[in-house]
Amino acid sequence: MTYGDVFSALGDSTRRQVFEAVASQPRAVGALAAELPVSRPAVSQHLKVLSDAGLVVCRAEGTRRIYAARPEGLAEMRDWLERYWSDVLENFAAEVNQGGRGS
Amino acid sequence: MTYGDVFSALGDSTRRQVFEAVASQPRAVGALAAELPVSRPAVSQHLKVLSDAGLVVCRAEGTRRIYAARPEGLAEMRDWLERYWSDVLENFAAEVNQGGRGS
DNA sequence: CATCACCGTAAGTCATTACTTACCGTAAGT
DNA sequence: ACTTACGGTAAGTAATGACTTACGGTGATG
Repeated sequence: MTYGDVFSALGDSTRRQVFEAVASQPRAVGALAAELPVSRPAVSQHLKVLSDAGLVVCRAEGTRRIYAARPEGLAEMRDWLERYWSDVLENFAAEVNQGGRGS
Repeated sequence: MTYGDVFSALGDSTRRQVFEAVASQPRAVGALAAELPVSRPAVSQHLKVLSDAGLVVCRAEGTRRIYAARPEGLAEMRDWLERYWSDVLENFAAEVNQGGRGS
């Protein structure tokens, strides 16, 4: 539920693919597994992590479970981003004036 | 340099702490290690990952290396966020109307 | 009631990786 | 030149976690 959980959840590549698929269009677990290079249980486990992080919700439709992305999850990340964005901008401007370089 | 690298880099808790410290104020490696619960080499390794992801840059000052956060890194994440934000919003609104629930 | 489709969970395995200590190079100070 | 401060890299270890197969449970269909 914290932004740490959100970052941790989206840190994994496969899990981010699961979220992206669900975000662009709500889908059932089986449909997700068919589009991804991992097994269906793996997708289920990823969805659990995403759910614990508050990034997705699910709705039962017969035996199928339709997962959808949850705005509040992304909002946590957006808040974090705004928290540091201005600081980074001004500090970076100051660094450039002192000869900062990549790596 | 891709958004995948950015998410992967910020997915680790300790590494995110390193970035947050550097983002709020540029610092030397030793100073970072003093504030964090890990050794100095660990901080160096985290900084390398952050650097490869385009999230930080460094500047030499004597034998010390001052690291600063790089706006373009965060920008990649912000772009990704904007990419999915609207989709998630409208899909979620539709889900709520069909009885979507958490987990 | 039997069968089928769909999915979550358990258990176990294997790869990733975060961390440590040890070492080496470089720049400044005496 | 010697010493000290600072930090990157190598090597090894331990723990995290992503994935698989196997199983059980629930809802729809005949």
